[in-house]
Amino acid sequence: MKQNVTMKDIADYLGVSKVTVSKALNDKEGVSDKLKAKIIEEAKKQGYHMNLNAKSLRSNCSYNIGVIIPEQFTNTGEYYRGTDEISYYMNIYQILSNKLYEKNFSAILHILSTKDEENNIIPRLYSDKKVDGFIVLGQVRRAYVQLLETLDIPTVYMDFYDDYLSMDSVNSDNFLGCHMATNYLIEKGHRDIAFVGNVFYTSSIQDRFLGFYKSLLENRIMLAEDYIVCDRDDKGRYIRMVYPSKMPTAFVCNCDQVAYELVNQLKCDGFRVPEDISVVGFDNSRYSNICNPNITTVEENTENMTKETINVLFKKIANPNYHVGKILVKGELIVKNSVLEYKEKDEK
Amino acid sequence: MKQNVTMKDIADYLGVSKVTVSKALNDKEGVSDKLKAKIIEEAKKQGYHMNLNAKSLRSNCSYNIGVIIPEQFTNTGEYYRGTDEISYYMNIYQILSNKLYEKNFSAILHILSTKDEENNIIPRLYSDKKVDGFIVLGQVRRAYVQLLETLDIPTVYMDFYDDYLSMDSVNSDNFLGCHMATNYLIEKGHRDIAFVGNVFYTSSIQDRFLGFYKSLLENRIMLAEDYIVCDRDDKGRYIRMVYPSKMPTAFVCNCDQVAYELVNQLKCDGFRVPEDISVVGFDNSRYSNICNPNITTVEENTENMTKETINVLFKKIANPNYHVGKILVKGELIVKNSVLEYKEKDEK
DNA sequence: CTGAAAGCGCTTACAG
DNA sequence: CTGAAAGCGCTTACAG
Repeated sequence: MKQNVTMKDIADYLGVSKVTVSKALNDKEGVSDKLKAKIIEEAKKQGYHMNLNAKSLRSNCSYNIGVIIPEQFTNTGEYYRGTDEISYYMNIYQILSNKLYEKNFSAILHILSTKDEENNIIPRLYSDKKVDGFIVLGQVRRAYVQLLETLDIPTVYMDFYDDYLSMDSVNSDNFLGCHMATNYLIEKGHRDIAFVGNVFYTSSIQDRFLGFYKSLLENRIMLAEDYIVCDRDDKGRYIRMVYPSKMPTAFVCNCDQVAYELVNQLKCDGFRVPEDISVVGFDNSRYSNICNPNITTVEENTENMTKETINVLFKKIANPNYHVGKILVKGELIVKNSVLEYKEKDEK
Repeated sequence: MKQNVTMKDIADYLGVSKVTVSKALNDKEGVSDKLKAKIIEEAKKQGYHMNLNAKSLRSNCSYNIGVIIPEQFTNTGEYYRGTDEISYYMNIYQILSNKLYEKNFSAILHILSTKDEENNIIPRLYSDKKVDGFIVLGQVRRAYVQLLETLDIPTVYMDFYDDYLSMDSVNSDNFLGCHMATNYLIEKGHRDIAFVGNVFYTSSIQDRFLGFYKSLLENRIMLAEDYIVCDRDDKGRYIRMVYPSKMPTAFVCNCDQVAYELVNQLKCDGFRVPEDISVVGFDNSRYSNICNPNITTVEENTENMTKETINVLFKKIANPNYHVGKILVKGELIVKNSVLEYKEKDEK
């Protein structure tokens, strides 16, 4: 096998021109199907690999996509909660990478340092023209989004949006997810349902809470003030949860980790889960599985989210004026063992 | 500012040829210092960015380095211990990325799926010629190393070696680190010192144990059989640690997380740390800080490790026949609060 | 110290 | 359906 097979080699071998080879290999018009097949076969036989630098130089396109993850999600500070956050993002990176691969693109990960984010430094991937587009994974500062949006390169945001900004984003539908989970509890006969989460902490928790609340409204259930149970302080550190004065029959938690903590707290305090009290979580993370009982939860559709993200990005690459705004991808309720049908108790 | 400034633009503007501009911007011989400075200044003024595709096409060099991390380190399975492992590797990736940046290179992360690893699939970065070298972070299967070593692209391994294979690797000196930690305990008067770790689990734990053992030998301290305390089963799941029949005055743990577990276990069993028993860990991970008392530990020198790795890789790129074998980078003892001077007890 | 010429491997009009 | 010509932006000999 020759060290570096080029189009010319294949062209010479088959007695055609390299233009024809180029057309065949790029699946363009202007070659007969028969010749095209012959060329593709010969290319494979000779172990031909397109020289992407030459292609890039000519077509002004790098066939790379930059994936930006803010540093804060990759670090393990003393108070960090998100041991799972980085794994979650790495998993998404891997899926994106594979999907881009199928389109003959490569993903390039750039971890955005907090310093660069604060000083509005754009990754050099941009000025080096090493990427044709950016995917931002997770929340970045508003000013940074505004800066990215001024660049002549398409950017799509995943798992983060800001309604005050003009940006294209793909998110899990937290509102709908929590709505589904709450509806499930109501179907099971529960009506005294509390929400667990600091609703001021992130927009994602807020959306989940509102989905929960909508479900109550639809079923004409009033929400008592102390039925919003706080789970963390303003710095995100978990705190002990305070039960409402009238104990609910079910809790909707803003994430599995908190559901896990709650179940343990309830058990310590003499409640049985799910016999006395039902609990649902969110995320379908490992916490829902290490918990006894396993927690019924909502799983976001990562497959569809990544597919949509790439979809939007390529549309933007093809047409810089293309905009979609916010795309919400529906998740799925995963029924495990932490919810029981509500039955009136004797003592009631 | 013009959309796409090229060398020709700068050459025309200054009335020189683009060859001269190329030489000046690449800091090559054949341009007077004065003209060179003028060219560099003008390039900056016009916002010139080298077209790396053109450069790559001509010089057959991509100015990218592929960083390979096996998937297993990025996943959070049910039994995974290493919540910190992925953060650790992401941190290294970020540092590598920054250091490569200074050399005008970019890092491209490739997460190697277990499937690809088992089927000996090489990342397409290689056949696409998108990278000039690989850095492998963490352990990969022996067959995969052998495959990588047959490729015409230099590879350096970090945080993993296999003495049976011919490979260039940069590792933390686990042996020396544990030797230092043990010596520290001996200096503090301890002589009844146990090691905590499954010495059959990884070569890294084994090396740490041997460093510990060497320290004992140097001080003519015999090692009782039950002074090797197992911390995990063969699948890596932590188990309850069994104390030796004669209680040691100090424990050397193979990592901070285990040290943290041990301290808690000792406290539950009525021992005070460090008043009754001293403990040292390894890694200087967050476990050493969330523990009360904070655990005296050994920190590897990530700065030097990444520097050496890039160093070796560039030497190999410059000269494909260059080999160094295994480089061990010395870590540092970080003294915290889990060790006290040993004093003979009254009851003894 | 400086520059004209050739060419890296590919694609894009355009002509047949 | 096929191909000769030009050119993407740069670097590498080589000549002056």
